[in-house]
Amino acid sequence: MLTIKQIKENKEYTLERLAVKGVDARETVDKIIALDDLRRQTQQQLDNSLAEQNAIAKEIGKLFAQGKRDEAEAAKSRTTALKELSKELETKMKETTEQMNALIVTLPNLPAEIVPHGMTAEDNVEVKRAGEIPTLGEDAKPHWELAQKYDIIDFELGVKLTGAGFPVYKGKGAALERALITYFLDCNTEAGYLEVLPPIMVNEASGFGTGQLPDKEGQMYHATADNFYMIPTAEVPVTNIYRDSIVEEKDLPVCLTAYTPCFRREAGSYGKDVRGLNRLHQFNKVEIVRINHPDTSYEALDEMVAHVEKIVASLGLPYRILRLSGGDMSFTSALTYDFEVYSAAQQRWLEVSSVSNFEAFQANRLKLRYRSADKKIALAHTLNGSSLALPRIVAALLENNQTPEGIKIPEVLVPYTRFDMIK
RNA sequence: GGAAAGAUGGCAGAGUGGUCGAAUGCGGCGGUCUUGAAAACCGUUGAUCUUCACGGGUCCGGGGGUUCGAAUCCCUCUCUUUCCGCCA
Repeated sequence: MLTIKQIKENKEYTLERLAVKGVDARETVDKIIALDDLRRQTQQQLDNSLAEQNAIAKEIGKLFAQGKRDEAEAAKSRTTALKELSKELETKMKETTEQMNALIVTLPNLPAEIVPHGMTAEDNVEVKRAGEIPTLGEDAKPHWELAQKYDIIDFELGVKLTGAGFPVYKGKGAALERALITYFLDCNTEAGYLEVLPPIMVNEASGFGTGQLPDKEGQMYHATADNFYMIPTAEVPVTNIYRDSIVEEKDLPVCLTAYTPCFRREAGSYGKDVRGLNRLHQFNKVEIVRINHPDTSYEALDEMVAHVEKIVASLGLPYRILRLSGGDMSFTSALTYDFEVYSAAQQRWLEVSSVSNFEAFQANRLKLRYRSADKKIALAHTLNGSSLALPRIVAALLENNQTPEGIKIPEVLVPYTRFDMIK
């Protein structure tokens, strides 16, 4: 969530930036500011009232100690009115704060200066395109047919075990999946990210911390008996490691990477876009997460983009990098780059990574702060990105690398798979 | 699933109604000593809201209550640990 300070001190700038995300927030912002003024005023009154009560209570303590019972009893009666007043003010304070927060959480993060204007994917700016799109023969097959032909991914079997969108990887398909996970993790740890293996179920507090709750509640699988949620991304448990904490500036940046399965209900998405590996309820992903000093978060973002690019390129897949437009960005992001690879048989770009700087938006909700050398405490910046999401990488690999002899495994993966062809 | 104990500052751990935001130890920071370091010694060291500032308020797992006054008493919720049972 945005901070009150941010909103109040830069009101016009805030409004202008929100407009880039297609949000007209003038009315909301005015209300927020008015509520904050009221809140401060109320707190002053409440503080005064409580201070007086405290003073009287101390006085009574002394009087009792001196054995002056009568005077003590007299002093007691003075607190009655104060207590009532405090209670009223406290209620008012609580209500005002709640109303204010309810409004603040409706505001998305401010997009960075360089975020393209526009509301749809059409308005995204392609910042780079590289790699060669292979020319496949007429008989080129989409990955779901290849998966069946080589018996490496069984979608129907997944339906039997669980339901649609829970594929079973078999033989070299399973081995390829495992190889990719290990390869991605190795790339990340080599670049300085600390590997963690977190729980894949989280409690409610963690869901709130990274903002999946309350708004995206319907997108997560919920184990109601214990009130746990299946994670939609490793971002949730990994970022929550730092919930409610203060990191010393010298320990920044914090760089973490994690492999987890991810679970998404994807309620409401159907159609041909969801065939095969294109959209699943359970999939594997390796994530990178960073906590940075506010001064360096955009450098960090560039580093992360460069890092992800290196991995995508190493697989020999044609890719492009998009800078998302205001309307296409997520609620929490200030700047997002998407990576897409070209899936040659489907003849479409598939998103395989999304790398974002959340600035202090997520940190504010998480209460994730850093302490600078001069002991000042301020919100840190958080960033994360996929590095990488597996299914669409696999889809593109299968489609782009299909030959009459079989599917060729990229060279960098062979040490991990220990086979160079799926036949 | 059954039984018991517990939740206090970065950590450990005292504190059962007033002067307690909280002893003590460890850790951290600063200093003395040292060529440097260690040891020793001295000092210092929570967060948060509000105020231009002085100051004031809040926080001892969460919520509620008793009281002039609550870390301390009562109710309630959550979580953790230990033992037994079951078990990868």
